[in-house]
Amino acid sequence: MQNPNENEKAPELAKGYEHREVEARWYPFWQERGYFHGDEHDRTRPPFSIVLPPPNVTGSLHLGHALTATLQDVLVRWKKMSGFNTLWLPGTDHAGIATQMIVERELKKTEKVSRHDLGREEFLRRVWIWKERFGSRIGQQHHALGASLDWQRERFTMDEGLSRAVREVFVRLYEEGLIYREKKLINWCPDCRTALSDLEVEHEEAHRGELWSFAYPLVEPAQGPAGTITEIVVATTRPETMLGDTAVAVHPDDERYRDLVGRKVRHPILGREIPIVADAILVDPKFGTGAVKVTPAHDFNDFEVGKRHGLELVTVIDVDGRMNANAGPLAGLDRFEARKEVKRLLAEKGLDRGTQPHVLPLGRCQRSQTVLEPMLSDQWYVKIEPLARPAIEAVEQGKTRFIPEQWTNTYMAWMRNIHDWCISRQLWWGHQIPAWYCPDGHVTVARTTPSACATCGKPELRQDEDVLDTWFSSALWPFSTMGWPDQTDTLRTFYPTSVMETGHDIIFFWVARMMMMGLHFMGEVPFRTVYLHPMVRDEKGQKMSKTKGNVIDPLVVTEKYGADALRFTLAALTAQGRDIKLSDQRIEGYRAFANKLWNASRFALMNLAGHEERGEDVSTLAASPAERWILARLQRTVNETVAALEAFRFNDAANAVYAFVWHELCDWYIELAKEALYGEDLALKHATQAVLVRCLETSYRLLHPFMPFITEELWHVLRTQVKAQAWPDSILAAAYPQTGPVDEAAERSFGPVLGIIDAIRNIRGEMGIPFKVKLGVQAKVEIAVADQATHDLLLAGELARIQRVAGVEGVNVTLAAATPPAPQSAVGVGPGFEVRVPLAGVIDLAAETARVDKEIAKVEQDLAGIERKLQNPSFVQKAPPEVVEKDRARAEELREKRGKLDAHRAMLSGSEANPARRDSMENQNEQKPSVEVPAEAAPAPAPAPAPVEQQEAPSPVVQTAEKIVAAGAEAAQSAIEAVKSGVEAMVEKAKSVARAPAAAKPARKAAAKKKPAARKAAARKPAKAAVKAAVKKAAPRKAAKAAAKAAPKKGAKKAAPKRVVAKRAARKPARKPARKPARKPAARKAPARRAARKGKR
RNA sequence: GGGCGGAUAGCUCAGGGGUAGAGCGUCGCCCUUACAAGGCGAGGGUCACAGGUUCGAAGCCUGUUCCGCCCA
Repeated sequence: MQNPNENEKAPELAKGYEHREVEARWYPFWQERGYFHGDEHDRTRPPFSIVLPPPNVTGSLHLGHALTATLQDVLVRWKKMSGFNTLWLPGTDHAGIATQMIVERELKKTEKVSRHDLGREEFLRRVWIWKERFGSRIGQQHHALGASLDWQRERFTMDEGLSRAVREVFVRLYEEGLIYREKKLINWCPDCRTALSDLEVEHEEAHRGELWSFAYPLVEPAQGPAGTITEIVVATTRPETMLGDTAVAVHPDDERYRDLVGRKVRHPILGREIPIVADAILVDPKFGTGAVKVTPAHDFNDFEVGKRHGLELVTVIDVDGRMNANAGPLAGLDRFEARKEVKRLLAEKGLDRGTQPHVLPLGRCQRSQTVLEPMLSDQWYVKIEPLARPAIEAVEQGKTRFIPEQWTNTYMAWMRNIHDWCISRQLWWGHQIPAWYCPDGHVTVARTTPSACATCGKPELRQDEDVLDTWFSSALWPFSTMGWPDQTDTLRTFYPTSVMETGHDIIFFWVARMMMMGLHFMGEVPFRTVYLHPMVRDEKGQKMSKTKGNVIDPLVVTEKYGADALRFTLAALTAQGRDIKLSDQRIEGYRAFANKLWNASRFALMNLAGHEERGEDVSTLAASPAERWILARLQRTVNETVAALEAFRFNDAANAVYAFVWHELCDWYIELAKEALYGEDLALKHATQAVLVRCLETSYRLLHPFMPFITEELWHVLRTQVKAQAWPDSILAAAYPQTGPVDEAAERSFGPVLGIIDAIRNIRGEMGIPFKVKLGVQAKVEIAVADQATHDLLLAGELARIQRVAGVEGVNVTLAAATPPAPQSAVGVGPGFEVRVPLAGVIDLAAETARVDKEIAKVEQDLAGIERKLQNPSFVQKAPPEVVEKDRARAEELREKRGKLDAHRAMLSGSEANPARRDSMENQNEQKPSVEVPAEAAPAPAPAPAPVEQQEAPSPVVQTAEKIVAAGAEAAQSAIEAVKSGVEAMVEKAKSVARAPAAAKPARKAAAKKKPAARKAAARKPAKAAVKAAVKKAAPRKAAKAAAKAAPKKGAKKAAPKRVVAKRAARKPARKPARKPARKPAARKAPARRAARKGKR
């Protein structure tokens, strides 16, 4: 098939991403090119195979299936791109009961006939028609989801080949003595009219029923310890079963009934005599009257009692839930009507001994929710223990591992006390049991229809009418679908499968049984890894079910939001250990992500004119810091994504790419790149374009397993745009990005640039300065950086980016510890830099003071915590040296930061102390308009931050400030003119801030906190609590004192009186923080998101 | 009755000994020519409770309370 984009000359992307149009195009493209086909002859590439858990053929996929499809497709596409020979094998399950019920119901509705009216053959013909008609919907749904399934290998459990496998397995197990037929009590569904296995019973934990007591009259009165006994009272939750009672049991040690054992009671309705037996297992003498009625044919416990005491088995309920002839006068009644009738009859006879509410467990049919009936019947069983043992060992030996690991226990527990598996079902739709009976009752089990009885040779044979449990055939799925019992190349190449990915709800039904069958018939586990995904629930956390009406068709979602958005959502929510609550809101968010990616690409295309992909090594081209930085972040993202995929942490993988694309590539790099893209420096422009292309195409490849459609689309568009002939003609044929070393130096050295921008943006945001009001117009923005490298880097070009991104016009960079003080400014401080934004005339001292106080409080809190740690000798001695060193560096950084903020704060309060000065400023028009301090003019460090004592006398800082204030008066005046438009809002804000000082809010909050709790906390961790409380008050100075006062000696010491710290900071101000970045991404598990968000690197 | 899981920001949830995070929602500013499905900034946490281990606990251990699920 032709590349759908090949004809397009100059791709021009639509303004927004239109998933409908794009998603319709690519599935046929992939399929027709054979990308989905697993090659059984290819032995050069390592194989990677998954068999799709077969959905019910007549059903339609719900979101649980969508999750299955998504996760498996993520794995398969990822592995394919990583060089594996992948096979993902699709198929459907005939789903015996479910399908038969649907078709029966439909026949009843449309033709008013039952399956019995039609006869077996005709009925089955109808089911096949039904299957053909509705089976295709599942395929369509998988197409819409983008599932890269190998449709050439699609299978159906009732296919000829799979049916052959089923017969083969049945016969072999029978021959090995592992399949047998026996009359036992089974769970019977009167509605489905079939036997069920234990697993198909849903236990209703606490059904509110009632316990009804009645008296059995003794045939002959007896003497008890308390006098003559004429009756024995028993209680039951199921009165109708008394018609099948064949004993009354008491405990052998029970004094009350000792003389009664061996005697008889008379059945009040049927008249027969019933023995009284002693049974220590069944009877709890403390419960009720201590006497129990026994119905061996209708109760599992009673059945055992019957075996122990050789009791008669009387079946009174028929397959349809009605009373049979053994029920005497009640024959023909429905079991629940019979219940009422029994009570009525016994009340008439004066034997009713009352009713009381009772909570009991109740078994219901998984399929129809009907209350199940224990029923005595002939059924086929698999003797399971010999099969379970190897399946246990395989897991113990690590041949198959479960993810999440905790499922191992669940699997083991079930396997270790597993019961024989009832595999026969009284249905027509399914694999008919390959057993034939002759008139003499001999059984012949054979692969093909036998002509004569294997035992007596009689030719009149009748095949067993029952079919096999659907799970019997699906247990063979991993090898029956690959051609077994033939030894095919497909089996040789792709068995065992690599991963079994399915919901944890079918770990017993399916996973465990596949393990047993795989090991038994293939001699090898069916899969190396079992990944069990969580359940998808609605946004209220409810299980999706038809009866609740909250089932969502994936097609509806893909139509509305796009398959990519749905897939990404599901992957991003698939964390181990918790169910998924899916909401539209969430999907909308990821649709926005698709749009974001689209628009980032759109931007690139608009700025790639003339750029061609020449296969250059981008890392050598990209000498400039921003380029090196984004490439380092990209590599880190690749590493994180691949590591997460390898560990089946789908959410981590999805989030890593998401965070990179949105918060680093789009929020940061694209903005930073504009300077070069719009600029005149061709070499820089070229390098930037190359890096942009690299980032985008790598992101596409990273994302492709999650969002196949949009990435394929963009891949082609970009490929065409940059004439990248070397790129494969489908992203699915491209290589998945490879892990590699991260350029940490690039990440570190770029930190100050991001920090400076952040600082300026913060000032803007907090002071409410709109972006269109440029900063540094009258008086320049001052940036002081502490180390030469950063200084050089800024002047070499990064400064221009900062200006563009932060909206700065005039700027001045100095190599210094701090910027010159200026009271009409806001200051931002980070590791290794200080930024001063002049806001002459605009600045609101209260607002800036509040902002700085907030910042100081934060620093105080962090610093107090760290210093407390560092002052603890055992921490320094016992903690790993790296940790201690890290904390020391961090403390140093914080002290420096606080020193700078303190200095700024001190100056602000100096200005505040003389508000009149501000008014006078506006009248001093004669002054020189500039406060410019050229870089060269300030080589020496600025005056040391003011120690606290100097507040009392005019400090050097304040003196300097005063000078500058005087000098800057005119600047202030003109700045007012300049920013007039933007100011009004600021003034408003300033006023409100002035009215309600920042201190008020936290203080109120602190007051609202419950005092006892705070005190309690303080008692436990004095220093921490005190500091915390102090910070909440948002008056750092006072708070520090309060903390010192409140805390016991130890705490006070740890609270590190501000004065001392300020001095210490002043003593060594010029530490080079660039060496110790605030955040060292490598050291953190998931640094990207946080770091990106805060922009602190 | 046994087992497993969960309790972290208003909501939905990540994180699993070393500076408490995301998405959505909230608040403020902005249509800054990729994107208003957007940008910038901000606020928001006794990590259920009580003990213990540790230099250090949201995480590990013990117990308690609630909420799920599985098995009998």
